[in-house]
Amino acid sequence: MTMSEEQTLSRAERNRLQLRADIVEAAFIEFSERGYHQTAIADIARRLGIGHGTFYRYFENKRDILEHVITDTMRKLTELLAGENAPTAVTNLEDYREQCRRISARFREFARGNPGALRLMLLEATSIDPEMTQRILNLVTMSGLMTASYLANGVQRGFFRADLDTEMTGHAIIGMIMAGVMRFLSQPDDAAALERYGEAIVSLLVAGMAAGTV
Amino acid sequence: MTMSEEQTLSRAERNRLQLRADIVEAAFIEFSERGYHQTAIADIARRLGIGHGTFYRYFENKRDILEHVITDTMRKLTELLAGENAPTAVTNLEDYREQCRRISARFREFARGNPGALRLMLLEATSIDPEMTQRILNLVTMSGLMTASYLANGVQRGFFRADLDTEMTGHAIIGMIMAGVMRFLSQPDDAAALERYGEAIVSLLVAGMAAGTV
Amino acid sequence: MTMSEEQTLSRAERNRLQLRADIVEAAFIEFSERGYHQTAIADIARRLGIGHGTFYRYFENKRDILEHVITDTMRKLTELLAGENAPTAVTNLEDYREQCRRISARFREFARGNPGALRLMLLEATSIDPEMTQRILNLVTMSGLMTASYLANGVQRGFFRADLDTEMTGHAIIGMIMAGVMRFLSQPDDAAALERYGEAIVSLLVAGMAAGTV
Amino acid sequence: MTMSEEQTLSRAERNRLQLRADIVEAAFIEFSERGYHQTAIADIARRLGIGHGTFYRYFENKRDILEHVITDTMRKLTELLAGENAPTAVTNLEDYREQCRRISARFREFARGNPGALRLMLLEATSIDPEMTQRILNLVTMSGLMTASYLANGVQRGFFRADLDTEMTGHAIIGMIMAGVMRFLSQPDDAAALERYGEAIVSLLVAGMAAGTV
DNA sequence: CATGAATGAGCATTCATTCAT
DNA sequence: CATGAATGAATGCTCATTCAT
Repeated sequence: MTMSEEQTLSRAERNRLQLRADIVEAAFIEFSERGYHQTAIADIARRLGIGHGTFYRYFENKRDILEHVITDTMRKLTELLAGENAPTAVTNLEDYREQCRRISARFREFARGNPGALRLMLLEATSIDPEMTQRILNLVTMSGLMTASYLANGVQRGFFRADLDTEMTGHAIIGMIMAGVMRFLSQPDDAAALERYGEAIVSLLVAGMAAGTV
Repeated sequence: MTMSEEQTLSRAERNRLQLRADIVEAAFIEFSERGYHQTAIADIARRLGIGHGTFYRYFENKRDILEHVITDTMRKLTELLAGENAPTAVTNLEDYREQCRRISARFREFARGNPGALRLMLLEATSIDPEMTQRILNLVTMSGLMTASYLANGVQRGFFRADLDTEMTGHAIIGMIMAGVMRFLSQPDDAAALERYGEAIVSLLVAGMAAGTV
Repeated sequence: MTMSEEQTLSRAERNRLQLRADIVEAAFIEFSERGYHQTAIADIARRLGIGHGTFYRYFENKRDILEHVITDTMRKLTELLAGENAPTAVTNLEDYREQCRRISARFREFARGNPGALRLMLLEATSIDPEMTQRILNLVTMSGLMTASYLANGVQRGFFRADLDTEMTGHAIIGMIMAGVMRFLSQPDDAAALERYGEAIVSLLVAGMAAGTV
Repeated sequence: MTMSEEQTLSRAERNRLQLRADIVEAAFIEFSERGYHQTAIADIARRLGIGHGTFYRYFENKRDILEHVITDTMRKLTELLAGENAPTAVTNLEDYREQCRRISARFREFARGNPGALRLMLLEATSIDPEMTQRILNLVTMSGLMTASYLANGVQRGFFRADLDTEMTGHAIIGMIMAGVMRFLSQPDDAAALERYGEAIVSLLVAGMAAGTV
């Protein structure tokens, strides 16, 4: 079924979809490297070797392509956050620590491979217009809540303090990650420092949330 | 006549300084509300009821006023961070917790009074141009290092774990604060949530860094 | 297909070249009539009935179009100066006089047909910026040297005084021509006076340079 | 009487007249060095160390000061032309040659001392606005006519050809002078070339206009 | 469907001129 | 009378968007 579905796309159709994806990709690169306001539609088109009129056959306007670029990038990011382990996959503190480490490593790997994505979301997209700003803030909030669910699992399982404010701590964890991203954007090549940063966070979290401490 | 330096400023001089300050203020409001790129010099002038040519009597160009606005805002922010208690003023964990609470409260108060400043620095200034982005990233780094000095004090005094990575944890704390700022910018009126957020951070920190835990 | 190069130009291409030429033409008219500084890009565009943004598709900026207008006009002028007879085509005084008369007539004809060109070069372009001023002065110098080569021929052939300072006299002749241009620009319709002026110059030259007089 | 007349000017009055003259002088320098359009009223004021508002107490507007500067400079120039010898002071060809040489030397001296005046009149003033252009063209014409009167004297005295077109030749002489001025403006330091140029003109004129030649 | 030529809204900046002090 | 602060008309230039080919 999935096979035949792909088959039904004519060559022209596939080309069309491909170009559309290429435009999103090119726009992503331009936006993350030069910034949204500094990027002209012509820059995106030139990068692809297409006429800039063609752009408008695929996207309504500049804001529209931004929308798609951001949505695309958000998807990558949320896959990153969501993908790993289910919140409930961990049953004790040591496993949690390991899970944190895996997530931390994964983040660092993502950062190395997608510096533009992080730059775009954290630095660029925050100031394009009020609506986009709101989307970013919402993403941050959602990420905090999702993180909180991991913590809630720990409380329920008893390896985190019963009085842990899971929601707020979840938001705090997102903050720590954001600071890590900023460090990475400042010094993209200092992998060691980044790993050390991850370790420090994990230590702080494990010690700070473990049951049996105040 | 020798009484005070202020006395020696002629009325014209005072007007001039006042207008200059007013322009910075107006630009600050416009930049933080609409964003740098969306703000025209004419917007700033109109807000003050002055001709837009007048603007250029006080500032070189649009980038120049941005520089002043940002520097001004950075000063406010660093005063906020630096002002409170000296890093070495605290000698035990309970005092540290209290110091954190005071700083937290102070931050929340500042946020209430200067929402624009936070919005400008964290959301807007990150994407105006590469140089400004770098300044913001530097500020974040500096803030982390300054925070780290508080932690180093705790380690030295023995109320924080000897193996605490003070530098990295300092950066993490700045991250938590940034997340708090974002929460505030999302929901400026939910003071209770913000206070709860502060409490959660403080608890995490105290438990996570205290000596005698791993 | 190999027939002619012109055939290979698509219609769009031809339109493009045509518009480009039209812009140079319109700018030429505006610059020569109102002056460079008094001419706005919008004036040029309006004259052609095109949007002023269109202008910038064909020329970098205002200085760029000036460059093209001037170069174009210089070409016309140098063709005028160079075209006639070779310097060495004349072998005796009477022929020289005839050559002078032909050149004089040709100049007058050119002036009638291109008053703007003369106005632009002699009055307008001298004061646009230092670089352009220099170009005009250089053109004058070059013209003098070229004229001198005609005189050198006469000296060599023996129909001009052996002690004639050909170079300096060449410059002087250019000066007389410039004065003629100015007279023309003052009184464009007095063709008779201009012809009389040409006669007077020729008489002065022939008598003043002929061999056998001091 | 002249003494008392000066005496009747109060000190304030004299200061006023002096400043007025200073402004004309400063404007002259700026206009001739940078050009009219490139000169701001503030430049003129700054050069004098006065407020630029003060300028408007002495002159109506920018065009007005130009008027005065040009008039002033024209006066200098016409004094130069007129001052030397009366047209009728010369009675034979050799004296005429000497008169020409004196005038030529005087011109070169003036050029050395007043390069700005020549630049202003010949290059700058020709393109400020139609009215000013006309004034320059008129000056050229007048100068030609004045020169013609010298020639008419020679014809009358019999040492110039009876058929000399004095008027047109007068204009031609002005043209030769203008070319000399341009050479000077191109190469202000080559005094020898300029003298040689003067000699060449004089030779051409004497031989070209003398009675007893064709 | 792709193209790029055309367009004009929009904005930063300059500077002659006015006028309150 | 001198001053310089204030003003806004004027203009060069950019770029998102449209549309004829």
